[in-house]
Amino acid sequence: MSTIPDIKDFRLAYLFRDLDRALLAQIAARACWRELDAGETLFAKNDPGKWFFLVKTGTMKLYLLAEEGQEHVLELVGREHLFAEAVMFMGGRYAVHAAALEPTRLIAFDADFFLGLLRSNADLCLALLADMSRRVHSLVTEIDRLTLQTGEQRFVQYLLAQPAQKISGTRMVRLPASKQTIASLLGITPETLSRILSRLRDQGVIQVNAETIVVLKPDAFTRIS
Amino acid sequence: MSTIPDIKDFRLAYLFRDLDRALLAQIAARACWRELDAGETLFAKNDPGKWFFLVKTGTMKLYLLAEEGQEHVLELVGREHLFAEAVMFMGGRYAVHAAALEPTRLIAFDADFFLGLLRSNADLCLALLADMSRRVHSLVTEIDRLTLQTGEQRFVQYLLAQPAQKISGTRMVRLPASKQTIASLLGITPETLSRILSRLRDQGVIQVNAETIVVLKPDAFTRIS
DNA sequence: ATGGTTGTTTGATTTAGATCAAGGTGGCAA
DNA sequence: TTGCCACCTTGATCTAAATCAAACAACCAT
Repeated sequence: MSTIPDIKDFRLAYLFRDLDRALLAQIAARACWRELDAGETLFAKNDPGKWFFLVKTGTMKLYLLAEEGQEHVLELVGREHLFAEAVMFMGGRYAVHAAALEPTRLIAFDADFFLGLLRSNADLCLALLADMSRRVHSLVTEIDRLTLQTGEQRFVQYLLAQPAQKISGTRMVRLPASKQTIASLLGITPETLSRILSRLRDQGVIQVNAETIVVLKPDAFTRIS
Repeated sequence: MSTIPDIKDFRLAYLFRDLDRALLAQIAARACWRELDAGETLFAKNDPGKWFFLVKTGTMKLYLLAEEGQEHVLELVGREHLFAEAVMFMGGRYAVHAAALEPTRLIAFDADFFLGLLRSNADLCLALLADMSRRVHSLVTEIDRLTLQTGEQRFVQYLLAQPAQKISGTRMVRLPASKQTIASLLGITPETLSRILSRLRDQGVIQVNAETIVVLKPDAFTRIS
């Protein structure tokens, strides 16, 4: 799998829409595939690096570590999403740790080359600025969640924000990671998440089956948050 | 004070360094002064707006409100710092509330005009991208702080991050806002902050005198965090 | 199958911090 | 001076969630 990625593998990602084929071809020529096993680390915080990435299959976990080694998950990155774009402006060092949660295929883009493109392509710059603005905005609301809401409220909001399959007034959600990981993302312990789940189950608003959760009363649910 | 701001009033701000005089003059021609009384609101979250701002004197408070009306301060913006640049990419709506903590003078920049400049000026784009990266990075560490540390640790880190006057091994810090505001910024209640302060005072590591705090043992202090 | 490893649940206990409540303190205006 | 108001402090109580501990389930590799 050391072939050069094809344009159609990444042209639909937000950042690359509206770019012309010639430019996409240039980008493709400097990009390469990267495969990770489940649990494999891609980079650590402060590692020097000159790539940013697009997830094609699988899920990446971005996280920080406290001194005592406990990790806090900041973000789960799924299919067709970019991560680590900021490495281009952070002096070539990653600001977080990144590891695969399952077997994962990525496209790696050359940061220096891309930075050069930015210099001569205003549309690309604006697309990236819009991308960063979205990220800033989501981080701000994340901070808000962490300070103003209880663990249960945060879980409910998280669940409602997840993509769901809708069946006759109910929503079926597939958790994109283990419950410990979700707990870390929500800033709570696995035990607390487990208790939140059983409380909501007892109240009859959700059904839990391994990583699949059915929201029986989305409206009652919305009221909690 | 409805005169056009002079280039020298803003040329030192991070974003504007390295820009040539002609460009700065164009920017100045579309900018204007804005004055706020203590406590005055500049904009509310979701307000449509087409300006972003530079603080020349005073302090701005950026915050969010929960349904019950309680506010959470996200950031205090002091002299020579920009805020609300993201309005250019957020569809012309502000993502937070902004109010002055004291009498404050701002320079307001025209977002649409600036967006136009970005389209034709790669250096400006890159400067703004670097600015946004810094912001993303500080938000990420902020999230980290909120989830992995106690209120006391957060306060200590905050205090050490503040600009200080150093006198014979001690640091003197002037809090940039009332203690309730600082408490909100740290994600704790005013009562808890008050208790943290008296605890540290009893331990003999700080001296508190109204909004002035002297860190007597910066090294012992660093160990707490 | 068997054991080992990892993730999940449940219960008992502890704790940081919120909440409720009551006094201080200081600045400012009449 | 007096009173008012906003801010800060201190104390008592309450609570969400962490921690500690143990059992349990699921999955994999030998």
